Amino acid sequence: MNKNKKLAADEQSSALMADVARLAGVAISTVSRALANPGRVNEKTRARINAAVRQLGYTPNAMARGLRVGKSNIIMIILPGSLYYGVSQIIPQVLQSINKSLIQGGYNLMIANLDRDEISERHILDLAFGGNVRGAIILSSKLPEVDGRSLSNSGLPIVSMLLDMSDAGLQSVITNDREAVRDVTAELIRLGHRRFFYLAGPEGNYHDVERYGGVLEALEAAGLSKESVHRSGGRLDYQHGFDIGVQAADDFATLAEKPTAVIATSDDMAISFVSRIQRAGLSIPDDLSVVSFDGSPVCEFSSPPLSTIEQPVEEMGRAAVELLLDAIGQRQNPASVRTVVRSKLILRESIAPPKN
Amino acid sequence: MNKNKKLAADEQSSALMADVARLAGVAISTVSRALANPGRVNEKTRARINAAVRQLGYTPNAMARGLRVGKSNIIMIILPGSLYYGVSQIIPQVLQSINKSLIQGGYNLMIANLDRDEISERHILDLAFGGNVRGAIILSSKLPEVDGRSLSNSGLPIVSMLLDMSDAGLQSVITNDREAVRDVTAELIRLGHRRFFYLAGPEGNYHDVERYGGVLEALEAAGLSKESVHRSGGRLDYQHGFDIGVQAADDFATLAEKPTAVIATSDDMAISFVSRIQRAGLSIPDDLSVVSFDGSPVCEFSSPPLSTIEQPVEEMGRAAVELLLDAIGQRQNPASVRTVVRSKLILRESIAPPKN
DNA sequence: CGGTTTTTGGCAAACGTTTGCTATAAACCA
DNA sequence: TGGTTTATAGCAAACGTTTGCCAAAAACCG
Repeated sequence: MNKNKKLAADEQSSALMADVARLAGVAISTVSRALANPGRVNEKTRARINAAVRQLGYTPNAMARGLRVGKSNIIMIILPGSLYYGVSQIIPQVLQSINKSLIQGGYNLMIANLDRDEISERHILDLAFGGNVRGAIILSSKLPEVDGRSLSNSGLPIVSMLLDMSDAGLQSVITNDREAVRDVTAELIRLGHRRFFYLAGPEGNYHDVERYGGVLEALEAAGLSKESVHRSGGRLDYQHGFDIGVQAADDFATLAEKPTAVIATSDDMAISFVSRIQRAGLSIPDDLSVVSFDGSPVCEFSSPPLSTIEQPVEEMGRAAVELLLDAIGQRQNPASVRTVVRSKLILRESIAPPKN
Repeated sequence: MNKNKKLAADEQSSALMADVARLAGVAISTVSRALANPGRVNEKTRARINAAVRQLGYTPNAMARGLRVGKSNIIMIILPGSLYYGVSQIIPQVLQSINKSLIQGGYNLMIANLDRDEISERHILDLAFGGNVRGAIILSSKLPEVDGRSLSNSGLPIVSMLLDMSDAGLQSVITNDREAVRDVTAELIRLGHRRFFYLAGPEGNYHDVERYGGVLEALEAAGLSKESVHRSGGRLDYQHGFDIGVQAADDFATLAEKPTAVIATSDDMAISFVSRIQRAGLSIPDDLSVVSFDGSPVCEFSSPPLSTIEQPVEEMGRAAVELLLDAIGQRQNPASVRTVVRSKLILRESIAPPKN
């Protein structure tokens, strides 16, 4: 049967450019040009060649081509750690968006890593220096570097996403974390809230710095002191959002003077926090307003529906790919190395004026 | 500065095997053997070569190697559509698990998305026939096939995951959907439930057939008629789980005689359904028991915590990779072409005996 | 119609590895 | 010590493309 198939579709797998050339009665080079270059070969010849290609089921060998032209069409994405946390689909969404844009541009997406241990670092660098990949999108603040080799001088075009690494000379596509949190905090203040509870990501993390900064800015603008906000967490990574929320609920219980509004820096935190808080008998938003960060669709179906700051992941992915492909196309675009895509606050029932 | 760097780390990017050979004072072939083969070269020579490699920051060119040996070390994963649905982390988890196993085996993971359009089919086939990839893991019931080329006769080792495609001759790693749903339904019957509400995936879909089949088997075993279960949905894909749940809630409202137990075939469906049902004043599990499918971590933080059938994604991923690498290693393993990994029912407070 | 330009096609040399075969050196044995 | 085996290293030919350069043919021009 395999043999039949082969006869039917003519040599399926192993057809070479030479076979096509022979069948079409031309030289190999002509086939090559017919397939790649636009107007370098006679229309009639091209038609013959195309027919031969179809008849043989010929597909050019990507590695041979890549070797010859010294370029691959693979883009790698460097991830900070786990691909998924609780409900937040940020990373998958990013992957999806990037992959879509890349494919449209004729590129392929490869996942470089999952962890950031030395093995992975080495792996990433092998990919980069081995001519395997053509560019990289990085979602981590740490540039791989191990015994002398560093991603930053691999010569590879790199775009950072989610994190602002323009200081490190990387083009960065980010969202306006600080501003968004500032605005929502201001809104809470406007509603009458004066005491806040902030669920933090890991201390020193770019996102946490920005988001907490946003809170402080809003407080200051309203003439409130820094002490108006209680900061909870700060040790665990965003991947452990559920745990952060659970611990924060315990933390909340110990507070003598309860805050009236909660700013969670991920949906996961908010969800587990709310779950625990409700179990403890508090009501949202009557006793406590809650807003979180990420924009997971599931927030619509929490009880109550959760206000959240939606990250424009799709758009950021598109932008990152565009920048990367520009950079690959040599057009050293001198434009700003920081692209900011605005996030969007989704207001739902988890926010209300404080009771008294 | 770039120049400095280069001098410091010696030629970073463009070091060739020839450079290493020259620096170590040996022939190119010796370097090649030193890097790959185990005991083919003298220890002393090998040490000199390794030193040279480090000094030059040499990384072998993957494409040249791939071209020469006629193999790549890239595995592609073919995804059915969207990378993510509501809260279900199935696909990301699969990706994570597969990638981890692959990297350990020295392979890389490339993402190939199988949308319904011809473009992506062609794209996948180009990947397969272009010598780009070494094997594939497919999470779709549709094998790409366009004008004569078909993935099934690409000669590529393929393993199917999540879906049983052993009929199509593919090794398949699946979970015991039918059995799991049968068991949980039986448990609900044991608790006293007699009328069921089933939230369906797309009609004809492998998972839906299996899961619904499981329900029917349990009913039959208990001597209950098929009419004991009301089937809701069946038009939308699992990606639209939230919508399915919402529509099902409407559907539920129209029923004269209310079921007392709900079997949702994804966590998304369950979550949005529960949200709507609760808003309508019903209480879970007092008025209605709910169990769902997928095992998303967030289920623990729903109110009430949701019982769910956890898919053993991690283990399935590992198994799939293992099978694939076995197949690549030529050892035509004649073992069963169907590997079943058992899922796990997580019982939480959303299930109780019916009220009356 | 001869000369000049333009189009088109072919030859062969890359690209950076791996590997079969061969050559040398070392080790062993009688 | 001479002959035989064994370890080690090198030569050169692949792998399947692309592309610079040249030749032939066609088209154009005066």
